[in-house]
Amino acid sequence: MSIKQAARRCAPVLHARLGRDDAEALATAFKAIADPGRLRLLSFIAGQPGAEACVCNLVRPLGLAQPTVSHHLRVLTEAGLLARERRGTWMFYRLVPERVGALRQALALPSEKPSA
Amino acid sequence: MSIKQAARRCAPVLHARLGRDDAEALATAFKAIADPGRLRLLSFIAGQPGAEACVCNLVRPLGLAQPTVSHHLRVLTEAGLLARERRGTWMFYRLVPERVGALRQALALPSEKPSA
DNA sequence: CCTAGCCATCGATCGATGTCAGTATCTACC
DNA sequence: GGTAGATACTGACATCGATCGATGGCTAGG
Repeated sequence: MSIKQAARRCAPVLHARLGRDDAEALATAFKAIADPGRLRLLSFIAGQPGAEACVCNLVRPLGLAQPTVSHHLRVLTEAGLLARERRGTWMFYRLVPERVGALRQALALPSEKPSA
Repeated sequence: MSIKQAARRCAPVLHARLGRDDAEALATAFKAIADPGRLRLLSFIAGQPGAEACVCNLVRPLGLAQPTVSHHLRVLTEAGLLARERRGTWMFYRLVPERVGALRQALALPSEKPSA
């Protein structure tokens, strides 16, 4: 299953017995954020004005090679957590809060109601 | 870094720039739930009365070999998401809602307040 | 078009991890 | 203590994935 397909399946884990397909989809989505580099990317981008940043401002603070950063950005984008937009020479990545919220909601306990 | 150490670092990802150590700790915690088998284990256990179940009732519905299930239960336990307790011949695993909530809170956006 | 700068892709490497068969350990019961 | 059942551990295998150097493609400006 592709990451894009996976990101759409975000039924809460703890409300009903997870089927194989739903579990695989959710696992794919969580795998996207289960990496130190990608978590730092999300964190750095979220901290920028407008929750967006261009690649040139991410490589240095992450301390990873440019191809590695590009790879991580791709994974996050395919998971729906980031959105790409080209502006001239630069490529900007923007946080997609709805997708973050969906992942967050997947961890809600049965007693918890959805929250913004 | 061990999974046990990792589970204690759960600062929100999107509120401040994540340092290397915090990022690694959080990634370790998310890795624990970034697996279809482990997500289904959490789901199945959460659906049982008292949010607990013995291994003998988990192997069959998961469709994985008993050593594999045991391995996944170990990973989840070391991540603090499950607690073990022996009752006679059987080993019971219980969901730890606080830890689930901590992971969930790590995905809170800057505008979101902590919720139960 | 030619250059310079930014970013993505490719290919290779290597450690991490999911899986299982086999086996060991532990508990209860007789 | 010997047996039976439940669970954990070991070792091996195959696959996945993070990383990087090299390279290719794209854009802006001259």
